Amino acid sequence: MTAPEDGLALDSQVCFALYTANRAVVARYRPLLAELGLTYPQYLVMLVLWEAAAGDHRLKVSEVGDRLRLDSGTLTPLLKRLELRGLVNRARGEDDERVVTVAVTRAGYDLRAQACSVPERLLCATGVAPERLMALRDELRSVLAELERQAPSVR
Amino acid sequence: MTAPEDGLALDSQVCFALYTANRAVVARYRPLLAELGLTYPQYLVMLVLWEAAAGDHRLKVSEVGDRLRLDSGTLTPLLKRLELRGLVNRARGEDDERVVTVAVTRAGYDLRAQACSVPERLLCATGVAPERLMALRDELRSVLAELERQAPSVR
DNA sequence: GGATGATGTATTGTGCGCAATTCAATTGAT
DNA sequence: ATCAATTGAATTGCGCACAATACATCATCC
Repeated sequence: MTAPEDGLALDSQVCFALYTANRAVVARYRPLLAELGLTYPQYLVMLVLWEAAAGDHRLKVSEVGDRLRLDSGTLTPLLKRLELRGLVNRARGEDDERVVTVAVTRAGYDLRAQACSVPERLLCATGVAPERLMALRDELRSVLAELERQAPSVR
Repeated sequence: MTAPEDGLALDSQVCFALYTANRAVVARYRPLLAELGLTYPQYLVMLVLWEAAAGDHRLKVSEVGDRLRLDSGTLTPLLKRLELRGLVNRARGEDDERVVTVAVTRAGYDLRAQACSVPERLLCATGVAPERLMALRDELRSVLAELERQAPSVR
């Protein structure tokens, strides 16, 4: 009994659930990250740079972009803001002058200690069972992988 | 053998999977919606207004906002752009001059016919089984409901 | 009925995302 | 060695999101 155009019903759309859930989750992060003086995308960049710092790696802007699926139009100003706050330093490549590499400063690395409690605090704030969240995460990653397989790295 | 701060690993985070999957899905919509001259948030607003048009309802800006979890700071300029394109008309309430109501124009309603194919075309483009997507949608809605139960309508 | 608070939208400012373009540096071909 | 093509980041422009504020209108209380 469903009309053919029922596919346009807002509540039937996966995309809308994804869109809304994402914004709701980011909204939950916001007050926690505000304590660190970070926005959510800045937090993601710091996660990437903290991981690199563990191996004493500087990352190219493009490598950060590959990890987060973001381009220089987003990352360049974001990294400049982090640099302005003294959390990050940016430097031109020595061998190849086109490349810009990024790494956390000492202050940037120290911020990691404060950030450690964020994931757990968020988990408590959501009130959803961890195993359900992990299952959700895996399903989202699987869908993402399928999407990227179909259109290999448009970016 | 996992260190306590492993929670900061990017790939372990649900939020990152959500963030990335959402952007990937919206990216899939973009070329389809470009044929209609709509952005993704504009498309969501049109979905809401099309549903209201079926019952011949004008919606308050705040009602559109409640449905999409968006505020006037986002909706006012977005609706003005839709109005400029002749897809929507906005009018001050007659009884209450504070409220602004919105409804699709004839042209706006006609666009619905073109939009009908979008969900199905997107489904094909993803290459993920529909039942998996429906399960994902339901899980996302359940998580969203839990989030909103914990912080009832911050907005 | 005039001050007071509440309500609903609009405005301003900041920070993403992303397309498109620009520009310098590098690579490759002849 | 020179020119063309490619690469990598930066820049520009536009449209969200969202916080904070402004502003007009309505409701209430005395």
